[in-house]
Amino acid sequence: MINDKGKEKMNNKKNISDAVIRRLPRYYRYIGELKKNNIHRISSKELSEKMSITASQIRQDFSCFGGFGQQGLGYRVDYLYDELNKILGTDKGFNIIIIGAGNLGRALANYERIKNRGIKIIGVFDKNPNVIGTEVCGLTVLSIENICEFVNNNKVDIATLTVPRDQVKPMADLVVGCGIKGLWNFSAKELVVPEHVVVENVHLSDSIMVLGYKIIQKAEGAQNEKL
Amino acid sequence: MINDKGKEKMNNKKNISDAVIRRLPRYYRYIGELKKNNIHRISSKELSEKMSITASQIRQDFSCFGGFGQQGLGYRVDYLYDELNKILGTDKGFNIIIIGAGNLGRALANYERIKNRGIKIIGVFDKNPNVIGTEVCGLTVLSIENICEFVNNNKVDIATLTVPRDQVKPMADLVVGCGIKGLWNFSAKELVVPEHVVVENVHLSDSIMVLGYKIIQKAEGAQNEKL
DNA sequence: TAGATTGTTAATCGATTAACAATC
DNA sequence: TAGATTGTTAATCGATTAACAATC
Repeated sequence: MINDKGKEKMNNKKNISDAVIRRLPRYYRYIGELKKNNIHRISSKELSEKMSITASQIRQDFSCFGGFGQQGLGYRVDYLYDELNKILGTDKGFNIIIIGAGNLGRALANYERIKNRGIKIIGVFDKNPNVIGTEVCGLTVLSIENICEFVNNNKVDIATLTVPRDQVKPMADLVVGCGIKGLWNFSAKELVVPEHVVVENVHLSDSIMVLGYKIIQKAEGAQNEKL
Repeated sequence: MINDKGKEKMNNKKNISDAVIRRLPRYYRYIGELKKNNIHRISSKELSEKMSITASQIRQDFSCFGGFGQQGLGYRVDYLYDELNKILGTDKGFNIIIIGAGNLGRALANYERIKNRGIKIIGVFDKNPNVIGTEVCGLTVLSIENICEFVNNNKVDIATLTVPRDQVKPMADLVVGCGIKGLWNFSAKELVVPEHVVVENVHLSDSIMVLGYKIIQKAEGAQNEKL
């Protein structure tokens, strides 16, 4: 019945905030660890200590999906893990193509951790004739001219965009035009896409700048302490 | 005088929220574009339309650093760009080493966009004897055994961690022990570090899972609309 | 001067934390 | 049954938005 309650809420489209969504993979990782270590039960309090999140937030987060626990007993690790799997679609078997077989694109094609998440890389595309035809992780790099044909003949859920900055917009338009619903964008450029498309950005240069900023702040903080 | 006001606040350690900090590189990119396009002045209203942020938030964010504008006239692009440069430490000349010369480490070593941010990659390290001695982006891969020696002889601000999951904790401990103050962590594992060290995580597998989740949600949403 | 737009204060909104009744 | 811990409601905290006096 816990399950039905959860489904009911999900169908009600109760909007789950981005903050909660972004914590889900983290829960998934920690619960996966517990499972691997043969821990069968955990309370929100214990988990909160491991994860440095308040127990209240954990319960609040899980209750967005109907709640997975048992009063007095906490959460069953197996069940929680399965539910998180369902929520995150690890069982959906997402297929992904990579646009741009440069260093980053090739690194992602070989990234084992992604493959462990029910995600399959089924195609790699590039513009450069010198790169087309080479092999990346068991796949032959195809010309971007063949993308639409490929998408029509295969279930493709996500396109990873690892192309130079000036090509990201045309490439995004192209794959969205072919019917792809999810973009994993590695270029430092915001994309404008139709309402039915989801974009997830990984802005590496933004990330390193934030780190730089924080290092400076910490150094200045230490400096001020001395005074 | 605007400048002094800004400095005063920064020294007061007025805590700037993470939300604001993470918007800074984005401002920097947009203002950089304007500069490139020879636009000399911009109001918060105009910028808000370009960036899909409220004008109020833009003014609020900039005022954390003392405010960079002129009433009635808006912001001078050149000046704003320079100030963002200072805030983000682009002029600091950060040096970075890469621990783990696998696919991802090598891709980052070759990532041009990072180098345009005043960041210099000065060393690449690996454990694997087959990899040590090979060349990455003009640098010879060194053994991780030499890290501390290297850090003692060079100014190293940041260590990028692109090592297998089970090695990230020992590697982090090692470089922190050598005196490095910033970690750019690409492993899907949270790091516990001393108070004076800053960690910036790039959890690629978390990111793709969030994307997967959102694709499912959108599909279900569309489904429900039909009913 | 009149119009525009800032920096900042106040109001609102949303997310996190605390408290507790329900219940295993 | 008594103790533990959930799911949820209420309180707090922080971030975003609105409003406006200051001023270019």
